[in-house]
Amino acid sequence: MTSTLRSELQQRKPFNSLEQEATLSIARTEAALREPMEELLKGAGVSLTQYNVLRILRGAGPEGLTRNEIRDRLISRMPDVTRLLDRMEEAGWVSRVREMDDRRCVATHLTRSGRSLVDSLDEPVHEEHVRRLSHMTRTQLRTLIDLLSLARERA
Amino acid sequence: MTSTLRSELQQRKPFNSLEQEATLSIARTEAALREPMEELLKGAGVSLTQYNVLRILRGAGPEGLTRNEIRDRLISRMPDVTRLLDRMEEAGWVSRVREMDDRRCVATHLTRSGRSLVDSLDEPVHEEHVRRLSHMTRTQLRTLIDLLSLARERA
DNA sequence: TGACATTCAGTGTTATAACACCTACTGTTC
DNA sequence: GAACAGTAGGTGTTATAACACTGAATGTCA
Repeated sequence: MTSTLRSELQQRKPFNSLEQEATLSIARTEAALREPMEELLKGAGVSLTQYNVLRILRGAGPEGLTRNEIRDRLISRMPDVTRLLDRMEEAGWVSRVREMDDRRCVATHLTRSGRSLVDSLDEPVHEEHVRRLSHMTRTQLRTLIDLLSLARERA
Repeated sequence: MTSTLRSELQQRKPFNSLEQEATLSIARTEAALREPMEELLKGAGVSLTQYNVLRILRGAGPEGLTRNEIRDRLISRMPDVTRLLDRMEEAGWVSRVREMDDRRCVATHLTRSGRSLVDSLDEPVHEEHVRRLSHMTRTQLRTLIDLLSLARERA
């Protein structure tokens, strides 16, 4: 099986270590799953990061979340959430209100439009997930998820 | 084990499908491995993408590769390789020469400086790989790699 | 209560990525 | 060999990410 990833990357030399091969496999797989998803979301006019924010806010309830709470829930580090939210506010998907009890904080929540956008994407996104991975058995998926959880243990 | 990723992302609702959970697990793990690696490389003044280009060129031999060959070997889609190489040329790590037989093509190859940079990073990068994943057994890593290869089959 | 550190959001600026378009060169077909 | 499509690299422009910094509000503690 080592030959698969090597041939995909058109690489000559064998891998230096199993750890390196696993790291590259994860990166490669992430890109292979992310890129068609970004393509799908582009049709709805959202980036993957924006879509993740929409889902985070939907999961958070009507009171919304602060900028830093959103940042901490995002999958990868994102130093400029302020302007990400600026653009989403401009698009009409979120709105922000300054908290009254702690005036440093600003709560961001979904608008009706943002809510219906993220709802409308549930089905196509689910179908895309399934399309890419439904050839794997339940057991294989479960094992993969568990091994990835183990892999993140030190990270 | 489902609770792990949900608690990491501070998510309330359970996952809609095993496929979705696997996709999010892969994305999360990729970020968890990539970000410290980017931090390490930043110390040497290279981005992860630039480092990947350096490795690709080292693996390609002294004759070098064209822009499109480099693009196709990169892990994720990268539409603007020209200016990526511009910056690397400016940094003195690569140099470009127009082919004589097909004057449309430009061969990019490592300079002595680029070669010694990528060589000097082998050990710290290898150590970082091992640091993050050496708590997994050989069998677990092998299984993970094989399942990821299977996951990419349709992607 | 006044000084100080901390924490929150936001801003200014630069670097990089993304997208559409352009030009040079090659091979093909009539 | 002229017209054409195809392929290579590059450019102009806009959008986004990254980084350092600012300012307001809060909490703490002498």
